[in-house]
Amino acid sequence: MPRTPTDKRQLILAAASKVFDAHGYAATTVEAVAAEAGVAKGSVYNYFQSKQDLFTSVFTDSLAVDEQRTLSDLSRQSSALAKLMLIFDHWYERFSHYQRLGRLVLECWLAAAREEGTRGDGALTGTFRQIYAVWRDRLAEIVTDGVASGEFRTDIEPAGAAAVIMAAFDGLTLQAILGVGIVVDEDFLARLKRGFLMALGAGAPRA
Amino acid sequence: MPRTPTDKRQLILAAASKVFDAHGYAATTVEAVAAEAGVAKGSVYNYFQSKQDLFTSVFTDSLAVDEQRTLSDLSRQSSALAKLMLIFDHWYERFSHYQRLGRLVLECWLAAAREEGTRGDGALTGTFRQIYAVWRDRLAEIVTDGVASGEFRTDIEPAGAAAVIMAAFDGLTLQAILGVGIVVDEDFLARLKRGFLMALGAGAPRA
Amino acid sequence: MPRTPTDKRQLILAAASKVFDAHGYAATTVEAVAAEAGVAKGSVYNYFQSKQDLFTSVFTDSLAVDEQRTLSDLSRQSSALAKLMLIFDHWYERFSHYQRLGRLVLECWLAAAREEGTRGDGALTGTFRQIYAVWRDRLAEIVTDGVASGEFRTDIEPAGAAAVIMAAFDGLTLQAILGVGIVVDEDFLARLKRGFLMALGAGAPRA
Amino acid sequence: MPRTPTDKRQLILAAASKVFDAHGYAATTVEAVAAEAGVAKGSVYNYFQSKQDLFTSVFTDSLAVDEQRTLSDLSRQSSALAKLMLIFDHWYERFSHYQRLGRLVLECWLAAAREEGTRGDGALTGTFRQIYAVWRDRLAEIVTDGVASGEFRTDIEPAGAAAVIMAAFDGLTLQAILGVGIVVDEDFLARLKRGFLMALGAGAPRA
DNA sequence: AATGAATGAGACTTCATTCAT
DNA sequence: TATGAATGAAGTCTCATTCAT
Repeated sequence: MPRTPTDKRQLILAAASKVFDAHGYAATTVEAVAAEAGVAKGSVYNYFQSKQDLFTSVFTDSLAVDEQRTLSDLSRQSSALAKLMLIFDHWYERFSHYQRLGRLVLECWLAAAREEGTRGDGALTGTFRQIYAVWRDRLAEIVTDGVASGEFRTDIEPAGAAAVIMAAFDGLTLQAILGVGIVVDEDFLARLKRGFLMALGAGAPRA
Repeated sequence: MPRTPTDKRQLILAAASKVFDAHGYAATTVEAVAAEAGVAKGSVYNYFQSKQDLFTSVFTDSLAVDEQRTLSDLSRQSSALAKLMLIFDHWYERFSHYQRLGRLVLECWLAAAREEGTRGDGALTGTFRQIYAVWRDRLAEIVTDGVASGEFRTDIEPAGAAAVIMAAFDGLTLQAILGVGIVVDEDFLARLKRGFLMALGAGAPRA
Repeated sequence: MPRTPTDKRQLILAAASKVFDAHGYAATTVEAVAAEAGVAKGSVYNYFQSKQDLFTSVFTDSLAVDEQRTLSDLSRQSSALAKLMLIFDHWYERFSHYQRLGRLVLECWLAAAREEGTRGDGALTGTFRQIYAVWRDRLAEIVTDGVASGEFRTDIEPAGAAAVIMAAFDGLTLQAILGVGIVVDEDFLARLKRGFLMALGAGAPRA
Repeated sequence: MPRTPTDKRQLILAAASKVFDAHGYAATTVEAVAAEAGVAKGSVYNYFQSKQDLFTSVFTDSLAVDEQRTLSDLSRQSSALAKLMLIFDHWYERFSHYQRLGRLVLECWLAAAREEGTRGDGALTGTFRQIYAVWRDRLAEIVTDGVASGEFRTDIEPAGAAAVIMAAFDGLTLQAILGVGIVVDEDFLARLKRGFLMALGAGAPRA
């Protein structure tokens, strides 16, 4: 029962995701990924140009997955407050996802943080920066709208508020990955929402 | 004019900090560190047992530096609100410090996140977890005091609040390291304080 | 025309035997072995886990070679005297073999003599001790039989006699290796047999 | 209480003998020898030119110690048989001595067996060959005298007999070093003497 | 004479990548 | 397309030796 090329590629990607996550980029050998995928070492190079390419592909192939869903959900909301809460909900789901990806996300951030890696990872850097920028701008826009509509305080600085919201989520994810965090459940999510709404001068949410 | 052993050790540590930061753990060669320090490769091994030991020492030798200062400053404050603001101020200084350490902090977080690295880094993991726990508990205690004294809202959950505050700082540091963040200056710090105080139900601070 | 894995392994083993013999364990580099075998340095590690493993394998792969032949030959002899003479003949052949292995045998003895080498050579130690024990016991048994059948003197102590016979052969081998020995030819072998038979009280052999 | 230069040299030699014996030439570091002697690493080089020189000196400084005593003892014996027995006795003492030196003797033999060591050890080779030759010739001369005087068989080949006697002692030493030998005590010595005398056609000795 | 920090050549070993089958 | 043996550059670490104090 031969697999299609796409199947084989996905098979290797899944194995790579698992092994990179477990051991990190440097400590992961192509041989180990091949073994996990059940293919020969050389076969990996039939689908990916290099180890770095394989690593990058683990992300670039899955990054924009829920992007579209989030956007369409956002378009159905009218108030800035509702949009903001929706983003909190989506981050909550993403948080669980990141908890699984765990160390691999850190590893990726690390690679992205380095201007010139040993091997060209400029694409990864660019990708991450773009994602950050898009979401920050989206959040800032929502905050701006909320200020304009009177939902939020007038002395709010939208870009700063957006940065803090994203920072809180990143930091919470980091704590979870490091195993030093608190339990992030729906109760915590509710309190988190309430806290940020109060900081924005919007009082407590109904949800 | 020979240097004292301590001088030489510090010299190598400074060089290691710089090179590890610039290239990451895996991509950093002991040779490069030695060259940066202006010593021979073998000399590094006169002061550190291994590359991993050198990496770990970069942190363990400087970790508890401002710890004591922060504690003594805290003891001079009476109100929970004043203590919280002091911690924000110290984090602000620490933030600048982390910006310098830059990618090295990320690298260290990454190493700490992996239970069993290729080489024993259990000490690093333990150190980081302990630091996190200490600061989180300290923050939680302050929040608890503030709630008891009526400075903060009564429906605040101290541990969660402490986690979010630390998460915000970690996330902002991360954004700065990744180069995707906003400018973190004293104005931003003031707005950040105000936001968290409002979330805590304490209104705007005078500082 | 690619070689089979077995061919390549044997090729490396032969080269290792030669180079280890010529320069000794410590002074032999894996690079030199690879060069002698006409393969790349890394290829050696496709067949052997380490330098020590390679060294050990030089012996363990060839140790029990003529073991079986000697045993089957022995089983065809009936008298203790005939069996003893057969062992002398086999030792004579083995002596030539050891002359070729030369210094490598010494090196191996040395490694075996050290309980805990820098790298684990317990296997080698055990192997050598076992070989010694097996042959000594076999010889002692033959002597015992000879005493019982009246072929040898009744005041012979079998274990001691066996030890001396083996010691003589080891010592002669050593002299040959060191280049301080006499010529060991068939005439010498005949005289050696006669001497030991007289010591055992058996008079001169017919062979 | 400062030591004289000779004292210090002997101190280092004793330490070297101990450490070389315990770990072998390659695995012994000059640092370890210095530590055992209680001096600084650099001090070793004030008394010995190199590690190899130190190793060689361990032997050359103590080789001819009992040489003179044995010779004077021999001169007091008149019969070949008595001289031969005396040599057995001296070998017996030397055997105990070699048991202590243990692996170091093997190590030395090994170095001597190599024509061109990494560093010049030709002196050692020559020394060992000379010692062997001297003793073999001495033994052969005794055997020749015994044959001439009618003490031994007339069909004995002196050089061969001498070689076998020395081989037996070397082999027994080797077995002891490897830990595979029998107990070599005075009873065994007596049986060994008797065996060789019978082989030489001289019957059993009175001692 | 004594010290021990500094040196740097060189060892073993790993592993990403290639390529003949 | 799949394979895995072969490759060799590069890394970490050791340690004999030197030399300034």
